Amino acid sequence: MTNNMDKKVLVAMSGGVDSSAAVKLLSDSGYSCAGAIMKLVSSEESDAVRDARSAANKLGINFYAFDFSAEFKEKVMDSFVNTYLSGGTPNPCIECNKHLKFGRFLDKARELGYQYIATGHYVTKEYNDKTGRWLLKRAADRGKDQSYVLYSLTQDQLAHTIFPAGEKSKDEIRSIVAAGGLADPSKPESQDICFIPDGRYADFIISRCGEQQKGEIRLTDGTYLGEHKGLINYTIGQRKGIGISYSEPLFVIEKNTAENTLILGTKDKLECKSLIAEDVNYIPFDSPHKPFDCTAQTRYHQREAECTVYPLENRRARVEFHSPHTAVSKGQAVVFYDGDYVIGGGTILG
RNA sequence: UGGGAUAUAGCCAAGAGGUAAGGCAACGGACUUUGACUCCGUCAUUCCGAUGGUUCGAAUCCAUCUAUCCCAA
Repeated sequence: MTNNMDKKVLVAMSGGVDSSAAVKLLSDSGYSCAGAIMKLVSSEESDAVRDARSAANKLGINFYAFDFSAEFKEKVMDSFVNTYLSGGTPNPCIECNKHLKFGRFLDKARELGYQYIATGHYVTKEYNDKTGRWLLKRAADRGKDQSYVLYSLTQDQLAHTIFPAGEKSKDEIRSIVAAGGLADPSKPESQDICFIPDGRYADFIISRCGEQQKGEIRLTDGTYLGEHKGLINYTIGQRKGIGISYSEPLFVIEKNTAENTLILGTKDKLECKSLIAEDVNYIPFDSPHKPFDCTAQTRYHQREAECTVYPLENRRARVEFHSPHTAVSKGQAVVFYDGDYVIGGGTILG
């Protein structure tokens, strides 16, 4: 415990349960902590900032508020909109982690003299003596595991980040926060896109880019079914909210941006055998020199599927599933696992 | 205005004298640091095209009307 005394950690606080508990856990372990919140959506003082500041005060630590709203707009919001406009389905949380939480925030912490940052993510890490590399693992509380959104972490980022919540269960975290009076332990899990609190992401895109063109909805066999309200409103695999009645459930099979047509089909039409990913990052090694077998997730909460990863040029990879995989969506992330270890991942190109 | 067929909730569709299945859509909720998926719940108080009739009792039988479709013209 005492050997942590000289380790200075800057904790990324959100004002919520998990990050508040992270500070408490680190302090109790002897780390020298300070807290900081990232202002992402606007540079103004928000409830979240106040909550985080309040928790920091109760914990008796220094508190910073960094204004990253410009970077957030560029790296997360703009890219979010662009991906949708090009027919994809973005995952802004992943971009934010990559560029803001483990990018700008880590840089800022270093400038201020902190060797480490910490976040409230439910994920764990482990050092491998033999390879000399840091490994990323699923959280102890598998139900809360957030390793999927952290596949892009580099060795440098992993080496300088602590995940205190990763070993705990959500219930333990809640009691820690409750005992310290740090935050409202019953505060709901964050949900929706943080910069679109009402959840109406399509309205957000429209407010920035104007009304979207309506187009045709067709069945996989070409049958005309109706009119869609703009392709940005749909994602591959979507079933609800399309407004087409049929003898059986229909899912979005394809978004044809060239013809502005939405293709629907039955569930079996969603299956595919392979995908191409870009910006692939690997964690236990720099890059594989040959294909390897592993399991993969193509969306956040999903059972893993067995597959083979074939490395390609330019940080790309082809993933071939051993059995047909359902509803692979361009823009989402594919993340590779070996048991509980994250092997890496990338953005799905199609 | 000859012959045949069908008319059940927003859509599709069971039912075949005993008091309205199911699916789709929709809506609500659970789940969730993306979008989705998934799960749970609600969805025809005797208007089952309309009007009469038979019957203890009909969406189911009969008659007429209306609408639509098909085949002949």
